[in-house]
Amino acid sequence: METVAVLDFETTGLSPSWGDRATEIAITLVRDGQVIDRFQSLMNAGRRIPAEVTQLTGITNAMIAAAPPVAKVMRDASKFVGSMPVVAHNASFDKKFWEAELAFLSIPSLSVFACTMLLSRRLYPQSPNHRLSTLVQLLGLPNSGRAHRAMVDAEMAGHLWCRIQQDISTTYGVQSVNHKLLTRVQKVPRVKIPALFKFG
DNA sequence: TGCCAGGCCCTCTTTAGGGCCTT
Repeated sequence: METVAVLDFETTGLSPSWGDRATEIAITLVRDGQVIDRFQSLMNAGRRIPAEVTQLTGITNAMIAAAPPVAKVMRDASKFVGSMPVVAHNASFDKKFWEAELAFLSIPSLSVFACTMLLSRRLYPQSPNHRLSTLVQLLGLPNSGRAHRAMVDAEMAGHLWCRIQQDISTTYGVQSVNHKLLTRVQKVPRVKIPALFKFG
């Protein structure tokens, strides 16, 4: 069974192209439905956090001022992830910050990202929306702690990832639902998913 | 200080527009 790295960033805003930077990162390594290791750190990238973002995340400028420098945290995070496949909720968001922060350090990112939001839109169309917290509640997944902190969100995304694997396996009778397969599932229209399993 | 993205997906679509989702 493969190990995946479930990643979540808290940031100063929505886009590195506006100058936004990461403020916190959490990574869980998930294997066989279990968390086997964790990495979490606040980080100081020298960018002020807007008040509305602090209201959302609870991460303050004082917390960031006391945090280790972004370069050290991201180097450690990059080593922690290594060449493992990565999972995130709305992965396009975390992927662009992952790549932007590593680019500051001249570290190339070769990580392949799977997205629990794209998968959930296909698997759980009955959900009123596809926010991480809504899906966790809808599916009765474990939920401990305050949403919009990196480790809580990474753990919720990890539970969702495992549930998606289970549901695909049960629905389509597939033994090994791995990261590579799910990156294919997330790209095809919902109605074409059965054909993907029927014809490989 | 406040401003700002972008890919996906649906539909009253495809020569487009707008909501969702992430902080």
